[in-house]
Amino acid sequence: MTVAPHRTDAPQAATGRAVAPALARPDKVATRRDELARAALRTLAERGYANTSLREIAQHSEFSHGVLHYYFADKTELITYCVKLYKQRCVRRYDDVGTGATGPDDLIERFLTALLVSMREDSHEQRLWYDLRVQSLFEPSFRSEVAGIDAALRDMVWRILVRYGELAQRSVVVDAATAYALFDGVFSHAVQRHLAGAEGVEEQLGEQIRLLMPRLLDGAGS
Amino acid sequence: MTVAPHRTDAPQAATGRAVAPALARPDKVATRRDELARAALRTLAERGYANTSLREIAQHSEFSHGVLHYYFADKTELITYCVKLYKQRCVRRYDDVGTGATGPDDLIERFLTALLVSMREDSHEQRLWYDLRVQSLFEPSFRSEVAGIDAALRDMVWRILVRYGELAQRSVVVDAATAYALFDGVFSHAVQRHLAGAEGVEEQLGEQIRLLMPRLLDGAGS
DNA sequence: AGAAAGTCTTGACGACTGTCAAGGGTTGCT
DNA sequence: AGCAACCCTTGACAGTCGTCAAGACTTTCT
Repeated sequence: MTVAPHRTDAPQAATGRAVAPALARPDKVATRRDELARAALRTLAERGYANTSLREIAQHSEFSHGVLHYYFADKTELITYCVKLYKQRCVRRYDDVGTGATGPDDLIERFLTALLVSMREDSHEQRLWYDLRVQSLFEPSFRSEVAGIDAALRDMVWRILVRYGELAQRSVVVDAATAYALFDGVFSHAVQRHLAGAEGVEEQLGEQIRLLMPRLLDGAGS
Repeated sequence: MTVAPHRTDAPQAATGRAVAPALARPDKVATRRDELARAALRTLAERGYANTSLREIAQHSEFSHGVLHYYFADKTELITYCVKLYKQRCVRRYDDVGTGATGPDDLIERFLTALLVSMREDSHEQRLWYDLRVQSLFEPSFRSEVAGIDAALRDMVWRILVRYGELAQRSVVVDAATAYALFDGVFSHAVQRHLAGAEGVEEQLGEQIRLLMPRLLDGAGS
């Protein structure tokens, strides 16, 4: 008969002890939440949002289904937390694409390598991201979180493209939103083909990226 | 005690009468199926695939929920039929974009107008299409139908782009898949912003299309 | 050691899902 | 008219869903 730490208002910082009702180890709570969210992420990536139940998420963890309502108020909060957790990872892979590049062509190859790794290793997470992004068009629950990830991805693309322009000593002719939309279209279609088991997807994506990037800079392409 | 026309193997052509078991009016059956599928389409476009039940679909029609299993074997067949029905409409709007254009710039404006009409009037159908396309990444049920629509959209984009190249007397430098991915990315992001209630979406999409199209042709852009 | 708080499991609830059988109207044919 | 096929409704089924209460086990504190 205790109060579950559903609403962990500030579990990781500040006051240090038990600001939320009945909260002994805020760090442990955060750890558990991450653990459960990771199990949820696995399940969602495998089955999709429409086919994932809380019991199934619990089966992918080492706990029973009841514990989910101990750490999360409801399903929406769990999935929202999942999306936040996903957000932290997905952008990080592209952090050093721009910083370590020696020239424009090298940057393209580094960018492409990162994209290919994402496609190879995280294709299931990718389709989950596409899934949740579409879900946010129907229910406003995740809308703000999805918008946050979208903005982060847009900024990531924008940083890389600006750096590419610097290295090529040419100016970028599209804005951040347009660049993100273009790369998102190309990459998501590649992921789609990859998941369908198509052949030559990586080479095709490489050609597309190598063709697209110079054309986003001022002057004649290629 | 009759056999429902679930498996209408060839209801609309050929033998003319009762090739499927107990099938008196194949045209009427097709009409009803279309009617129910349209109700399903409305419901799906409004609520999304994950939140749409057969009972809710029936409520958007003038029949009760049982009739759905009289005309469709199961939910999957109904939704598959929906997707087919959607396919027929969505591409048709762009049929005369290329044929009636007087010059490259005119073609761009005609293409853009069609895109804006789709976004304004069919934004809910658009998000449904994005929804079902992602669903097909998780369950193989609709996969072939979705692939068919994807191919139709790709060809539509390709026809317009080739015609644009002809009018501009320059050659296209991307293949059909790449062109479709680029336009799909730009347009889907525009629909996303439109559904979020953003301002200036139409102008932004216009700038994006006008900037993108010349850069898909050979030679210096803009 | 005993009390209290934290953590997790179990089992149940009401609601909802897809599916289907039974039956009542309705229509068309002979 | 009478029969049979067709069309549709109703109501139920087994299952699953999110949610939550009750309690058992564990840990921490005094």
